[in-house]
Amino acid sequence: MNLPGRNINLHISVDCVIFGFSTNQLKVLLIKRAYTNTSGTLSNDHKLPGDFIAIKEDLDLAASRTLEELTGLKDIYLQQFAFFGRPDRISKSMDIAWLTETTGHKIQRVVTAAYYSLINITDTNSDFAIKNNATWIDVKQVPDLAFDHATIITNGLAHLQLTLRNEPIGFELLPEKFTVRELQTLYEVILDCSLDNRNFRKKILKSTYMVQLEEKQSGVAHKPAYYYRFDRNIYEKHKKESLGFNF
Amino acid sequence: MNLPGRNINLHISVDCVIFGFSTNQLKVLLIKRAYTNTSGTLSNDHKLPGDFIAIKEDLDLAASRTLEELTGLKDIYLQQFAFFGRPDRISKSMDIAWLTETTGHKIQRVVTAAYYSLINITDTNSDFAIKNNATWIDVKQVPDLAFDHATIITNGLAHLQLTLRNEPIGFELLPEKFTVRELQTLYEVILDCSLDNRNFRKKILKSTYMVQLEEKQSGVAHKPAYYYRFDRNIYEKHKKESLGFNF
DNA sequence: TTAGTTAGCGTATTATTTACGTTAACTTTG
DNA sequence: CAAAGTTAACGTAAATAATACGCTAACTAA
Repeated sequence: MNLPGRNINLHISVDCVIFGFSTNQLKVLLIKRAYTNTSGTLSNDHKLPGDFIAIKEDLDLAASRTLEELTGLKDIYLQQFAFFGRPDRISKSMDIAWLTETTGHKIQRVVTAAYYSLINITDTNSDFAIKNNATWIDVKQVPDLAFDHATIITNGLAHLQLTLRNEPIGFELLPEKFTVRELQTLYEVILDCSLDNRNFRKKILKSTYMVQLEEKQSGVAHKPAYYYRFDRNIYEKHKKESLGFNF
Repeated sequence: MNLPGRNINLHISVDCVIFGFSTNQLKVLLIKRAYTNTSGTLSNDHKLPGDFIAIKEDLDLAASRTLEELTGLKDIYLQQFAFFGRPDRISKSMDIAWLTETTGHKIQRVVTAAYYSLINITDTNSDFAIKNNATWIDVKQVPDLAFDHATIITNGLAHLQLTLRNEPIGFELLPEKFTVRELQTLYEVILDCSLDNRNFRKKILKSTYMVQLEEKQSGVAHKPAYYYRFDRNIYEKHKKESLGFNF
C-alpha cells in the first residue's frame, strides 16, 4: 500500500455535459467564465457546468446539485460516463488563473467525474440558464473550452450516440408531444447520418411505447402529422435484453 | 464555485476487476488482506487489487501499475468502467481499521476508479499472483469483500457481459490456441445462458479473424476438434461499426 | 385550381437469426 | 475387435429483421 504524500491540492469535481435539442441542432449547455489573463486584463471563455464535490457529498448527488443550480431542473436522466484525471489537465495559464481566482487556493490537480444528461429545452429552463450566464451552443460549433472540457464533450457525444443506438432515449430531448418526423430528425442530427423515413417510421412505431395522440399538427403547409408521446411505463415493462450478441 | 473545506483525508484510488477463465469458470483475482478487528485479534478477508494513485500519476497508468505489481502482466486490455464515490463506502469497522493500519493515517473518504481487464490464466501469472497473496475466485462464489468491492465486481461483470455481446473480447480470456467449443463454453459461462453449438459455430466462423490452425486436439474420447487462434490484425481492419440501431 | 411538401401505408428483396437433422472421428468398454 | 458413447462439423428450412423503394393522402401557398 503506497499512500503518496497527499496534500490539500488534490480535488474531485463533477462536470455535466447537458444535451438539448432545438432548431434541428444538438446543443450543449456551456457557462461563461471570466479570468485575468497574463497581461492583467479580464478575459472570457466557456466551460462545462461543474463544481467541486463537497467533502461528504455523493458524486451522483453532486452532479444533480450542479445541474439544478444551473438549470433549475430536478430528477433528470443523469449518468456518469467517464472520469478524467490526467495530471496535465490543469496546465493552461488561464485555467490556473481562473482556479486561483475562484477558489483562493493554489490547486494542483483535479480529477473530474463526467456526467451527461438530456433535457428538453423549454423557455423556462432556457431563461434560467441565461440568468446563470449559461448558453446553449451547437455541439458542432463549440469554441475553445476550459481544461479538457472539449474532450469531455466529445466523449459524452460518443456515449450519447452509442446509447441512442441501443435505447430509446431520444424522447428525453423532445417535448412531451412530438411527431415521428421530429424524432427522426433528432436521430439524424445526433447520429450524423440520414435515415429512410419509411423504415424509420416502421421501426419506431413497432415499439409499443410510442403512443399516438388524437391531436394533429396544424398550420403546416403539408399533410399534418399526428403527435405521439413516449410511454415510459410501457417501455420499462417491455425492456428485456435481447440474447443475441453481435460482432 | 463552492470549494469545500478540503483536507488531507480525501483520496483517489484505482481498483482492478481482473477476470480470468479456467476449469469452465469465470474467475476474479482477489487479494487477501489482514486487519485487527474490534476484539484485537488478527482477521482476514479479501479485496480487489487496487492502490491509491500517486500525486502526479495518471489514473490509467495507476491501474496498469497495480495490475503489473500484482500479476506481473503488462500491456493488458484494461478499461475504466465506472467510478465509485459514495461517502459511506468507508464505514465498516474492518475497513477503517485496515486503512489506518496500512496507511498510518485516518482516511475519511476514498473515491475509486474501477478498471476491468481480461487475462488468460497461465501457470506463470498464477504463480505470480499466489506469491502476492492473490487468488482466483469463481465470480459466482465471491465471499464478503472489503468496502464496496462486491458491488464493483457486479458492475464489472455486467460491463463484461455487455461488451462480450458486442465485441470479440472472449479471446482475451483464452490461451493462444483454443477450440470452438472452448470459446462457446466461455460465452455460456459469462453470459449465463446456453447457446446452440451449430449456430454458435456458424456465427463465430463467419468472422474472418477466427483462423483455423492445422493442429487438432488429441487424446480426446471423441472426434478431435481443430484449434483456432484469434487474429487481432484482421479484426482491427474489419472493425467498423454497424449503422443499425436496436431498441 | 395547381404546385409543392411531408405524412403515412405498402411491397419486394436481402440478410440474419433460430431451430434442428445428420454424419464423421475419436476413445472406452465389454 | 465390435459396439457404444461422445463431441465435431456440416447442412437445411423457417422465421424474423433490415433495406430499398413506390405510391396516395392531406394540407398550405400562390
